[in-house]
Amino acid sequence: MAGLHEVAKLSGVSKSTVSRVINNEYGVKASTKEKVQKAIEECGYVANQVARDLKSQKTHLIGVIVPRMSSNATAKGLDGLSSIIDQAGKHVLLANSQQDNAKEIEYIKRFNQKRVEGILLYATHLDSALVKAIKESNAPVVLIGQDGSLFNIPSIIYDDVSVGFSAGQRLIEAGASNIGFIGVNSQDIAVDQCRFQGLAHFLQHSKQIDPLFHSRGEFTIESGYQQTKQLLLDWPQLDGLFCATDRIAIGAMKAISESNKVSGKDIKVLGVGNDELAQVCTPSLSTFNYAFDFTGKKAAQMLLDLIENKQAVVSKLVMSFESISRQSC
Amino acid sequence: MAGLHEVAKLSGVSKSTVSRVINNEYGVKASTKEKVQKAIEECGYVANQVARDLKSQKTHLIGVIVPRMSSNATAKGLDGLSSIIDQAGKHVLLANSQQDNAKEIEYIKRFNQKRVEGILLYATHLDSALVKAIKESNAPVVLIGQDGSLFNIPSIIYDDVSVGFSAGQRLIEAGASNIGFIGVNSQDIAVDQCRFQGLAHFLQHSKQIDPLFHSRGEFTIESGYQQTKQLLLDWPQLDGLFCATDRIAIGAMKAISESNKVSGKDIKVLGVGNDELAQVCTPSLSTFNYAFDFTGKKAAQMLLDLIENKQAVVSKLVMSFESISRQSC
DNA sequence: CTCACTACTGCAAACGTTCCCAAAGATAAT
DNA sequence: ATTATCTTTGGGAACGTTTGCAGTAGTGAG
Repeated sequence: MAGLHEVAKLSGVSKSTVSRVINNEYGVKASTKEKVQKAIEECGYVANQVARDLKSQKTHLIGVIVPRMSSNATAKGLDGLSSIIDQAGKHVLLANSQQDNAKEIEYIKRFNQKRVEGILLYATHLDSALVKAIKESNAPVVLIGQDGSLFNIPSIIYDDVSVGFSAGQRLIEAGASNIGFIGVNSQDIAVDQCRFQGLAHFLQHSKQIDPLFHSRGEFTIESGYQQTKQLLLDWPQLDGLFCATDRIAIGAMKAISESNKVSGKDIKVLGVGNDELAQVCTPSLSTFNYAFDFTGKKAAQMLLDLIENKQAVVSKLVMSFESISRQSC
Repeated sequence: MAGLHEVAKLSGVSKSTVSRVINNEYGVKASTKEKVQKAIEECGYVANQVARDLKSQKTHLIGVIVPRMSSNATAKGLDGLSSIIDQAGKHVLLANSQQDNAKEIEYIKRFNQKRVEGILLYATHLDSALVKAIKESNAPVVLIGQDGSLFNIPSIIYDDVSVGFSAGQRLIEAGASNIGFIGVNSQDIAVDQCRFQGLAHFLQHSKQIDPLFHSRGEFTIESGYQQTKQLLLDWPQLDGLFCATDRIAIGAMKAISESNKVSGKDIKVLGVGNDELAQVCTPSLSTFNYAFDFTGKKAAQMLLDLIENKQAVVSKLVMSFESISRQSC
């Protein structure tokens, strides 16, 4: 591929001058400029950003690690963050960890080799190896969805405990008294533990409520369906169900209707995330809305600030939520 | 950041030797190797991939341009393609064109500057400026979702004409005779034009059918709703509706039920894409399944082959589809 | 005609690697 | 001891840019 050198030879000037034309610095005679530009056209010169990056020690690259692409949280988050990153004249280097902790660590290392300027990490859980990798990263890291503030890692999280608390409130107010919770992996602090804790915390304060069931599965409709089927067998008096995600809740409602009960009447159901699915299913799902794309934007902005200042101004950002009432509760 | 040079100084050998240790080439005395490795640990050396890329003239970067992140087609496609690209030891450089042709062109150019090894382009429409940009790209381009074979651009597309044809067949068999079509932008050859053409083509062969309505909107539920409301006013005898996407179809069914007709009975409705929404809504939506993530994989594979061979082996790949029958038709 | 000044241009080093080539040291064969 | 062979190491060019510094031309003033 044609380089600065060939353009120089073709137009009969030095590389330096060509470089000046390209970056249109002043101090180049108009006639030379023209000559050079013609030569650039002629041999289809395309600047080599790799060489530039090396020379300038700046890659304009932001590494983004997501656990999976096809989920609301990440897809919308990506939409948001990419707009901010683009606006800042930088590029997104994307990696899919497939919820594998080892891969997350691997990518952080690769990103450092690529000399990214910062890393946005949608984490599913935070173990010591991951914390170590983040600490060792030369590029600043912003964590999304899990709280890393204990380890002094700048994080942007959802207010999961409050959501759980509010869920308890909504279920009780709707008349439920035997309440179950379907979570995911116990290593997922935010989605499983916090949401449950919030729920439990509220229920403890309303004395008359029986202890609740805590069941665990995957992030899928199918898993929600299976979990609920089992739950209905184990605990027939169930009349309120808080699901860690909307998908799980939709599976749950399917199981409920198959057992000849009706969601929203016999059993109040609540999800989290305000997935587009929630407004389309029947009965429509009451849930909590998280501003995923705004979160992506905020995270990107936070990272850019961090890159700029080299020091965290905000170290933890808690995003609020919005209760959405539909038919299921 | 520590470079090869510092490691060399610290361990008292030359840069060359350090380089050999890092790439563990043979011909390094065990004792030297150890010494160097200790020094690497000590000063936390991280290889600079930018310099390597420049030297080796290989970036291991694949540029991917999508019109939006949060849609089934792209999210699942990204999931698929990223797994293949990752497997090949390459990285995804992601750009969101927001369906803006100018941005697509801009990104192709930027990607060329970044010296990506290939580009995967989810295009919405193919105008001459875009074709020109693709032609001028030094990195091979594979087009996804639109047919560029006329311009000799390797493409991977869905069999949209056949889907339209099959839709006609299914609607007629279900007893419809006044059939409407809701598409999108007319510049979107694949989603709007081809699907409509297929439908029209089938209907022409079944003589007794009246001419059909062709209405146009956006890719959203809301737009499908609005279009259908209007369509029902303009053409009350409507009893079959083919929607270019599932989202549009879901909006359509909402409008239908609001006008006191029932989808699947009074009006047969068909979507395209087998969005997760389609199995969750009521009545559930009959549609066509496209293997989006497999398509992403295929596209990535095709691009990798192209990078390898420098010549297109397959220049056009048509993905088949699967009819999914549910309640709406 | 010389001097000083400005406007323009080229040389060469540097960014952090890799890798060819040659040098040096070690070992074995004559 | 000399030569040959093999192993291990270092020097330095190259990848394609940018940039400080120096050099050359041209111009106007004295």
